[in-house]
Amino acid sequence: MSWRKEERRAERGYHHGNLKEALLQAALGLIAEKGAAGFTFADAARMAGVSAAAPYRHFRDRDELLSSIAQRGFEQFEARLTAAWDDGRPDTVTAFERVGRAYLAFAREEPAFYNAMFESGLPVDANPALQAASERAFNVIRAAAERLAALAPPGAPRPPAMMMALHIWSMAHGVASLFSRGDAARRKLPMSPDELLEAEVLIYLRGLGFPTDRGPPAKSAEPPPVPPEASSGSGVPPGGNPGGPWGKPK
Amino acid sequence: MSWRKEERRAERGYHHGNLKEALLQAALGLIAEKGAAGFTFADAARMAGVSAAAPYRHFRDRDELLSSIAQRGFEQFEARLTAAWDDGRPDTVTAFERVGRAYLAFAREEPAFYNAMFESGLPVDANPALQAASERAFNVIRAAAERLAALAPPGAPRPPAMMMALHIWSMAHGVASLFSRGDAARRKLPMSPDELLEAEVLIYLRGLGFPTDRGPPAKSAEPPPVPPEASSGSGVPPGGNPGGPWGKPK
DNA sequence: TTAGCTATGTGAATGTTATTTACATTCACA
DNA sequence: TGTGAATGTAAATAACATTCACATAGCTAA
Repeated sequence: MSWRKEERRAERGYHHGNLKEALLQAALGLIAEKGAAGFTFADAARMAGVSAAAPYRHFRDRDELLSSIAQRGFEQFEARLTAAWDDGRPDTVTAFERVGRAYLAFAREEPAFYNAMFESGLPVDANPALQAASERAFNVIRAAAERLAALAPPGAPRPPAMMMALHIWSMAHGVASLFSRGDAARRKLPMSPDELLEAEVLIYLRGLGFPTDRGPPAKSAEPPPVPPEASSGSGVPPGGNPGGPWGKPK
Repeated sequence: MSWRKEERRAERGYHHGNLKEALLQAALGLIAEKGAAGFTFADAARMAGVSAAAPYRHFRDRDELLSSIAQRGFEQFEARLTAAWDDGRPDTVTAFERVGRAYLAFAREEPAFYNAMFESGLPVDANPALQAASERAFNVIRAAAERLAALAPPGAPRPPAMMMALHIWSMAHGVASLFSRGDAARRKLPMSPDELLEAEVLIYLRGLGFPTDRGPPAKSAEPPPVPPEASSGSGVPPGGNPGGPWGKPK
C-alpha cells in the first residue's frame, strides 16, 4: 500500500497543478461527511496526495480554507435564491415560496456549504468578504420581500419589507437547521420540511393580510396565478398543497 | 507561577473531591468563550487543577462531557420554558409570547448551553437520554400550542397543534441562531431579536385567525387579557409594542 | 484498628493535528 | 538558458485526545 503516494506523485509530478481547487473539493467532501468540526487540514492534504505542509501555500491556515468554502457557499446560495425568485414570476407569492423551498433545497443538497456557512462557528462578520457575500445572499430575500410588501392590500398597514425579509429568513433557517439536515431530520414529523416551511410562510403572509389564494381569506389583488411552471426541483409539487396550508397531504 | 499546581494540590489533597462538577463548570465557561469547537478537554482539566488524564475517570471522552452539558442544558431549557408558559396565565396568547421570549433569553443568557445543545454538531438522536431531554423541552412548546389550537376561532379550520408547535419552534430557533447570539447579532437590525420574534409570532397567529388584540383583525374570543404582569426579564416591555406588531418602536 | 477493595489521580507513553522552517523542484520568461 | 517566483517536501515544535501502569485516599468488613 505504501507505493500509493509515490505512484500518485509519479502520475502528477512534483507539482500538483491544481492543488487549491483540489483542496477545496476534498474539504467539501470531508465536511459533508464529518462536519466542519471534524474536518482536518491534514486529511484534505492527504486526500489531494500532497504533504501536510503543502496546503499552507494556498491558505493561511485551516480557517481560511473554511472561509473560502463559506464564501463560495454564499455565492452559490445567492445564485440559487436568485434563480428561484426568477424576478417574481409567475406571481410574487408563488415566486416567494419558491425561494423558501430553494433555501431548504440548498441546505439539504449542499450540506457542506451550509455547514461551513452557518454551523462552523466562523466569525462571519470578522471577514469583510464573507460578510459581503452573506449580505448579497440575504439581499435576494430582501428584494423579494420588497416586492411582496408593495403588494400589501389597500387598507392594511404596509409592513416594513426589511422586517418581512428577516422573518422569512428566520423561518427558513429555523426549519433548515432543525428539521432539514443531519440527525435531527430523522425526527418524525407530521409533514416534510418543505411542506412545513410552505405552510409557515403562507400562514405568515395571510397574517399580513396577503391573499394566499389557498386558504379561507382569499381575494386576489394580483393577476391570477399562471399555471405553475416547472420549478427548481425541490421535491414538492409546484403550487403547494391545495386545500390550504394544512390540508392533509394527499 | 509554577508553584500554582502544587499549591492547589496542597489545598485540596490528592483527590479533588468534586471533579466531575468542576469539569462541567470549567467546560461551560470555556464553551461560552470559545465555542464547543474550541473547547478542549485538556483545558478543562487544567482549569480544575488536575492532570489531563483525570477527566477520564468521569467521562468516557470529550464527547461525553459535551453530551452531559447538552443534557443539562435541555433540562434547564425545559424548566425555563415551563416557567415562562406558567400554565397559560394570564391568557394563552400572552403566555405563548412569553415562551418565545424565554427561548431567546435562554439562547442569549446561556450561550454555552445553547451552543452545546444546538451548535456543537452532537448527534442528538444517537444518545437516547439527550434525545429524550430534547423531546421534553419541545413538549412544553407543544403543550402550549395545544392550548392555543383549542382556542381557534369558531369558524376557521383548526390548525394541528403539532404543526403550530413546529412552526413556533422554527421561528424561535431561527431568530436565536441568526440574530440573537455571537457575531451575527451585531448585524444592524431594525429591531431587537425579541421584538422581531414577537412580531413574527403575532403575525403568524393572526394568519391562523387568532385574535391578537394588537392589530387590525381583533375580536377576542377569550376573556380580555389581564393587565400584563412582570414577565421573565427579557428586555422587552411586557405586552409588546402597542399599535400592532410593526408599530414603530418608541 | 486495619487489610484490602474501589474510586480517583498522576506521569509517561502513543498517535494525530496545526503550523513553521529550511531546503528542493519546477515554471515562466527575459 | 539562467534565474526568481511559485509550489512542494521533510523535519521539528507544540498542543491534544486517549491509554496504561502505578500511586493514593476513602471506606468497609473483619
